[in-house]
Amino acid sequence: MTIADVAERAGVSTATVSRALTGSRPVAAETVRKVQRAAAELGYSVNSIGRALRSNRTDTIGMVVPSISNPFFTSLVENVEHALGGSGKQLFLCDARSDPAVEAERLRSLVARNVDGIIVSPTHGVDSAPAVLEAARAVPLVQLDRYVDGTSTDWVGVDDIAAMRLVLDHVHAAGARSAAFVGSLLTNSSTERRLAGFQQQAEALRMTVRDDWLLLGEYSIAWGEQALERLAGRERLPDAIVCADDLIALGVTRACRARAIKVPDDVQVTGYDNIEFARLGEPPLTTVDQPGKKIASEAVRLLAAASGTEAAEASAHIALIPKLVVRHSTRELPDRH
Amino acid sequence: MTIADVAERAGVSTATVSRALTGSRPVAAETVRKVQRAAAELGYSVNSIGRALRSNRTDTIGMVVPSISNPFFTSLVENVEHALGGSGKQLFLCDARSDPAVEAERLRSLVARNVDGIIVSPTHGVDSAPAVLEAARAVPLVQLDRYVDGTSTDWVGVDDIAAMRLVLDHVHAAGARSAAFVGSLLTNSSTERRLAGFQQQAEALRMTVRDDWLLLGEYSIAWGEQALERLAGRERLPDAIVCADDLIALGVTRACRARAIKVPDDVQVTGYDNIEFARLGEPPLTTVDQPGKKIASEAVRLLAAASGTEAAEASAHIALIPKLVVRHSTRELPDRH
DNA sequence: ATGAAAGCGCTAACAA
DNA sequence: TTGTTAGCGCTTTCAT
Repeated sequence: MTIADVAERAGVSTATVSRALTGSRPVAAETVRKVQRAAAELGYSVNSIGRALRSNRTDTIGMVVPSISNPFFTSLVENVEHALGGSGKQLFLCDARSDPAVEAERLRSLVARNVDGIIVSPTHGVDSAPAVLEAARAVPLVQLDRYVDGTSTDWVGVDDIAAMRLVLDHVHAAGARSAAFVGSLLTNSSTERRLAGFQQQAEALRMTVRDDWLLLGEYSIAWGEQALERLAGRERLPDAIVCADDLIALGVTRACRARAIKVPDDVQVTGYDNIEFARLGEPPLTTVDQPGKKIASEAVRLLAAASGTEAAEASAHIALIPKLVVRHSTRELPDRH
Repeated sequence: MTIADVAERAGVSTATVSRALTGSRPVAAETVRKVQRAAAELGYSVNSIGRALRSNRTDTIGMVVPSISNPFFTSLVENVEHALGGSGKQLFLCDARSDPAVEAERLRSLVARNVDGIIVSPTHGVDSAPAVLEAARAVPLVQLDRYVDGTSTDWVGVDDIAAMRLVLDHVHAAGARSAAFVGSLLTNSSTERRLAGFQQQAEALRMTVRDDWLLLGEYSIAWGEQALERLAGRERLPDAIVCADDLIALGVTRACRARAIKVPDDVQVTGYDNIEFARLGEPPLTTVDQPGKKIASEAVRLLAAASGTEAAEASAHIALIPKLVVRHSTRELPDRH
């Protein structure tokens, strides 16, 4: 079932069929009708491989995320899909399994498949860099949320430093004078900048931060639970535990419950990302809301812009300002201390 | 950067380059080395569009799920990726947004892209059927978890009836003599069969099931919350609330907490799927564990089998027996009643 | 407005 | 073992 079959049935040339079906050039209305009828009768549908080979476009955007099981990334994916909307482009989604090697393979594969553009949230700040930069050389590429060191590609995300300022101001206002930070190993830009923001603002507010209150593991519930065990094993708990994402925070609050540590009375806990499950914790998490819709639409816009002009114009770094969502894992009102 | 460039540099023909790089036919070791060096020096990488057009294989499997934000499906995706493992095949993931129209478009697009096979969990038992069957006519296709009416394609999932028997036996043993069911509208096979299993076993155990205790909405936390509001508004609560998935169950237990209804003392609650967040609820959910790894590997196996033989052999329906994971949203021991 | 024909990058017959 | 060549399905000049 090829364009040639349709051409024969409609009594025209293959070129005319192509033009009639894609509307790339003017074709007589009468001819268009004939062609469409023939195509319908034959149940013809275009072979996008043939089209891609010839036109060098695939109408496909590749997207690579560190982990599809992290709800923050799935919501990012949904937002990107939505932003792509009626553009006629499809999303080719890849999971890097938090492994730069897998990620590199995925990126190479996307390039080999001639995707029209790539949206990537790199797994690792350093180890992901070579593959990301190589891919960026081949096709328009936008980094999302996270980015690799020494990059000059487009990037869209939130201002982590500003976010941490919001978080610390909030727990400080509620009486916290000491704080711990639970994040992932410093291997990606998110944690790095969140930790930097944490330390910066903690200092500005003269809050106590002990070295052994900086716990770095991974973005998971299990690590949050472990981290709390470590903190609880020490002589005293900090007034607040600031987590680098909601999964960690959910683990922390869960472990608190298991140990009968009261949140927020004994210790305040904050998350980051505002995933759907954040309000489900006990207590519901105070967290940083990332403007996922806006991030996605900006990314798609940048990609479209990059595909349009051949000349690589100045690339953009867009940092959006997040907002704090206050729930019940932090105290509402100031407290004597 | 094409195969011709490499051929020129290595001083051989394009055919030899192809053979040397893919290993499809024997090539002298010396020649292979020459070709590989030339390819490396030029930074050549295969253009998979060209390869696909010629060989009619894309080394790509398409997967369509109802909703990527449902953790059950993301874990299914992860399992499939893992099962695909070193096979050299990539997964092209699509989200149907729980909309048969979107789903149909995705399926058509996958077929147009010549994927080697499709794994789909259909959104709707009836409305998804035409598109699924059409896709199945074009390429090997396996249905996962859910299936469409009147289908004769391969299918892998769990035995929902057996699962419901486990659930009801368990809550009954703990003293429940009446039960409600909260599911989604009866538009897909999962809910349909889970409800059927529920009713069947409730009758066998002579448990009370009122008509207005059958609540059908959607697979979401929000619907679980709503459903509990409706149940709580009635004169009395059932002894047990059986939910068609964990999201719903998490919503139900959350609403219970809000209303100070004690789980499991006032009412027992069960989920289905055993998503990671199930243990995070308050209390942690008793739920049905789906053998996701096994489901995925069977699906991949069926797909490979279907691709191998041209002759469509008898298709398989594989129903795995799930197991019950008992946590704290149900009572451990029998109770006076 | 339409047709003829070239060619995108690759692989697989067929020859040598 | 290697080379020559045809052609996968499509779009796009270049003619007409």
